[in-house]
Amino acid sequence: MAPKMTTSSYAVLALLDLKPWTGYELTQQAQRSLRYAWPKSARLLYSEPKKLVERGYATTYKEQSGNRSRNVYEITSEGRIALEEWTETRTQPPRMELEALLRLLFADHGSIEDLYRALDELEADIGEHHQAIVDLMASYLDGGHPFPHRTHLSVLFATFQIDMFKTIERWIEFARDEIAEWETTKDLGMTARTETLTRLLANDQTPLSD
Amino acid sequence: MAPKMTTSSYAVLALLDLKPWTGYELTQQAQRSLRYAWPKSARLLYSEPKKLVERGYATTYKEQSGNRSRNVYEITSEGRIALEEWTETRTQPPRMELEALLRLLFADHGSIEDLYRALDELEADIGEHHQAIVDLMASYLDGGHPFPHRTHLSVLFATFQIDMFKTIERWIEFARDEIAEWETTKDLGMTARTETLTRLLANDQTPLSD
DNA sequence: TTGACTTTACTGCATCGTGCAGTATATGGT
DNA sequence: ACCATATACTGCACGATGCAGTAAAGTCAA
Repeated sequence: MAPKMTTSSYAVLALLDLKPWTGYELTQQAQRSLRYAWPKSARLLYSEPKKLVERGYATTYKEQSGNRSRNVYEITSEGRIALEEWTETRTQPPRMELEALLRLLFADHGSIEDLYRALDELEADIGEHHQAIVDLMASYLDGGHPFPHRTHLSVLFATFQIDMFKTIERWIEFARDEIAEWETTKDLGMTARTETLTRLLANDQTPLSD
Repeated sequence: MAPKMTTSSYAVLALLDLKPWTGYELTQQAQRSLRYAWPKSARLLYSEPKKLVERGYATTYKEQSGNRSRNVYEITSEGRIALEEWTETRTQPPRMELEALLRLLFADHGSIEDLYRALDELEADIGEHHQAIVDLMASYLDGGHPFPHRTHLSVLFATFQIDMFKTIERWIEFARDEIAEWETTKDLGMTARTETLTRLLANDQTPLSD
């Protein structure tokens, strides 16, 4: 039986359409460019191209360099057709895992310090990604895009990322100010501040975005 | 061997600390309240409380109603201690799967219509969640929170959600305007508009958030 | 030039998590 | 009385991850 095509399979196939890659290069490239839209483990990125070969969507050969070999994968014309067909299929709903937010929801099991720390860790992770994308944009102006004809897509994508990261960073600031008013994480319930905030939210407004 | 405690285990344990739940109720509650921070399948939500019982963090009994039985789970004092210890551990980095963004990145394999459709689908999914949270806030003002002493946490969490959803919706509008200027998805590269946008982003600004 | 450390370049395996099918009772409406 | 829908799960196949293990190539310093 031909292996099932998952979204990850199409992601790898789309990369192969840009140029042939080795398995290792695919793991690196997926870390750099796909991570923000479709974060997948290196292990999977090594397995996917093999499935594509089985399906006839890619071919492979071993490249020798000294005593060392690596697998190079190349897309086939069947693979290109499969990619085009993919664009017509239904998109999966978004899915966001934010453990820091889970810890906020259940912050009453720990101290205020624990909650601050969860926010700090979120801020550090987001800040790293944020900086990486800003640097990437500077490199597009400077050295250019590795696949120049695709710049319009990468930049529109980056707009999303930076927008999102800024929103999260602004919320973290707001959350810290809010928590600074608490002397405990527990049993505060509907305080005056929280009620004001709830009214705003019930009206589809937020203290930050409007 | 005692089963390993995952973040999902602690999420369920935290729910059990609010009140005893049946397996089915846990799946419903996780859909309603945890979904936005920690989306997990119903299947997992049925398995987790069993592991908690094995660990001694919960007890279980079968409740009979007629010819029908259901498993009720209750937290133990060991479970409460484990929860407190969890708040001191390191938070996992965020992880966002947005297939719509992946399709934007590789939009040059399909038509402009395909790309608009991916954006429409994202907008529909986000819009649904957005509305659900706004309604939830209205219900807090109206009937109140099911666990009133935790309102301050839920509302701060909701601020994050609504903020995020608004950001995504605004970006979708922007992306549509941008794409409206294209006659094709392919090979546009660094257009004048894209260059302006890249300069903005490289300066850590976006056309939306500032 | 030898040794230590990092990077490249993977594979196998155990385990985690998801989707789906299947089973069976209860409930509300026509 | 019948049908749809909600309740209340379990088993199983398979997808995805993490980690350990293997091994060659590059790099820098004593």
